[in-house]
Amino acid sequence: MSPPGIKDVAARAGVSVGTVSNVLNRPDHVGAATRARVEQAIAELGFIRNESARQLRAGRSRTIAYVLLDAGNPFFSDVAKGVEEAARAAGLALFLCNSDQDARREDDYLDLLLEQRVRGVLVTPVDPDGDRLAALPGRGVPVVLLDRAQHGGFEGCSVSVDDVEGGELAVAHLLELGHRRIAFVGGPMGIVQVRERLQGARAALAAAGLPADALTEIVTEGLTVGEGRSAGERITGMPAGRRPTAVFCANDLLALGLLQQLTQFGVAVPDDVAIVGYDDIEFAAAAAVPLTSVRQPRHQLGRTAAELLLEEDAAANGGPPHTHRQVQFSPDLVVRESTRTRRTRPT
Amino acid sequence: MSPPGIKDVAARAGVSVGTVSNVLNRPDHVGAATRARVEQAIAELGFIRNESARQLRAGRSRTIAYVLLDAGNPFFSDVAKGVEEAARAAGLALFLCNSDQDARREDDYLDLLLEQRVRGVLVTPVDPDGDRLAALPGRGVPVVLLDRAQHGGFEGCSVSVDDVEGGELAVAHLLELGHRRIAFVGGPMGIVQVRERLQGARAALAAAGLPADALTEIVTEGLTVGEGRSAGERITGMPAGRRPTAVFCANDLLALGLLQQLTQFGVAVPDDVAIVGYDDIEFAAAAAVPLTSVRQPRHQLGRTAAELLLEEDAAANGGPPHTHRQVQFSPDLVVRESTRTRRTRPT
DNA sequence: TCACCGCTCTGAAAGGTTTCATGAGAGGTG
DNA sequence: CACCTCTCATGAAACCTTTCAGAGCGGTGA
Repeated sequence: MSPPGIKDVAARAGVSVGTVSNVLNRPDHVGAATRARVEQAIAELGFIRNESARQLRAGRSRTIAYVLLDAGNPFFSDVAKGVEEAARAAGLALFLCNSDQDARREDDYLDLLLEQRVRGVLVTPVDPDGDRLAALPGRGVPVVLLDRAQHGGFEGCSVSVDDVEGGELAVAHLLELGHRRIAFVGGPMGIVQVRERLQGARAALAAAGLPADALTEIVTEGLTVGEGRSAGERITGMPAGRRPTAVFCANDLLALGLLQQLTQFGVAVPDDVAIVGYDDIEFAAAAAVPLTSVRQPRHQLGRTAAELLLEEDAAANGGPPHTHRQVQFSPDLVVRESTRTRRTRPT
Repeated sequence: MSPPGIKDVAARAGVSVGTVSNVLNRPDHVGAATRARVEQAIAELGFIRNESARQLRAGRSRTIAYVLLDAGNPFFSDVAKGVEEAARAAGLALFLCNSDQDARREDDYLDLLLEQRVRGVLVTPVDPDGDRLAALPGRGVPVVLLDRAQHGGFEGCSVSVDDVEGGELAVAHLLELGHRRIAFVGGPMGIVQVRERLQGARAALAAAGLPADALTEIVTEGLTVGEGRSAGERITGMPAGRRPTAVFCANDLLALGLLQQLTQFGVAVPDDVAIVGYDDIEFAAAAAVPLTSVRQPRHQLGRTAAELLLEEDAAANGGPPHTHRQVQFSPDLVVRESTRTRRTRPT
């Protein structure tokens, strides 16, 4: 009736339960003949280990979790793939939890995961300052921040990508191409990533010895294609002499919207206006004019975070000692048609 | 040291473990004063239920799973959201497993889920004919097929969307607009969905009394933007008199690629060529010319599948009886600019 | 011959929770 | 005052696995 347990296997093979357990966990401690008999019994009965019982005994599960902001966003699903890969390699199962930007759901998931006695949690928090997260390590559940630098009260590892550097990269590239009137499109400024990318853009200008007003800042209300179009309208509305010759967008969606709007108004990309996006989403390469974009090592981001988590877990169980680290990856610039032409432009 | 258990709570509150369990599970069977004392002890100790122990006792977990083909695909992540919603409503946790189109990974996940004594499994199988799936219900694990109709040896519920109807919808719309030379772009034909959408397209033609050769079939090697561009080249290469005036693409990516290629060659959309896509991905609405597309009720797909699973599970535990059902949803047509103009065209 | 060893296998304990039969006490009834 | 009922609380059993001390046994070296 109920699924066969180790006891049924033992009875069928004519051995004790301890022996069956040994066949399962330490096959080399068991005589060959006995082992064969047990294995046959397992096959015949279709025995399947009961994870709950194992966990109960062991006191912890063989599972880690990743609580992410938006499963629909390819950025996070790529990160998740990296996490999954590392978990798989370590023989652990992965709980994927979608907080959907909702702090309450995030909390609910954390509760759930605590009850599951998860080995550790990777999380891209809705609110990195919440003290909810900071409480977990105290309960023996290691936490690694993903795509967020360590922040506020939280003590632990974090893995992120340097957005300031990404902004610098983008604008330095435009400067190198000879552009001297550049616009930044992005917003709202409440988003850390947007602020930091802008900050990087300014830094690049400063490094080139240009005045701060060489950068026109166009603040949007979101990071969508629609907002990109609006930004495009603002740009096409500028008198040609003051119009920027290049635009750095905080995100590829903005860049795509901008591209569409400019094209529609007969502004040629990249000849009249060059565009750099951010994130290198799949569509960036597939756009009407393939988009130069700043790429983040998403897969590696996830992988590294999981590895840090596993290291911390191992340390808590007698492995080599672990010290918290703040890993920050550098983004890459992927150059495509949208910035391809090289011209020296008048200031 | 180790996290406090029910026993510690009992000691602190001066009651027996049974009482603590009752406070947790059947609060109304416990006197108010005692309950208060126990609740306080729980709070003070920071007690957290141990799921493994509960599961062990109960013989089954409080978890269901969804094994999907590609977490990066927005179609599946929307379906997953629907599943999650239903699971949440039922107070169950959800394991999201990404098979990545790999039968071996799918199998590994199924093994894992069996060990976890999962309540049931939703799956969009890599190979719907595999007998691996058919074996699960025999083990007491209900399975519901998602985005696949019931097939071969498998007995159970399934939830899918009618792709034939989607094809009909798309082409009927084009016919109604007066188009008489229509192309179908899609492939490879090994994919069921592609075949069925084409089948629907043919059916719509037949229903309108048009000859089968009114439909030009352009078979692609994949469902990507790049393949869409190639298809565009083929179409622009046709002599103007034989060129189709409308194209139905098996997928929005193809449609977007096609749109780009046509625009680039000076073929106006929708004035010279109308386009209908399939899936209504986010970018369909955001394209340079917003795309008419066939939308599938993804969220509802997931929700319904989860509900069927829960019903089956309830039935297995003394609830109302359950009979397997094959639910098939109808897709919608979302009309946008890419088919907006209405003109009567010469045959 | 004895002591000891290594190799296999055994059997029982432990892990945290739920469930259930049982008991204790309070309050009501005749 | 005896009896009954009802409400609350108790404590032990059960869920399935892993672990560990130790037993049996054949072999080895002194």
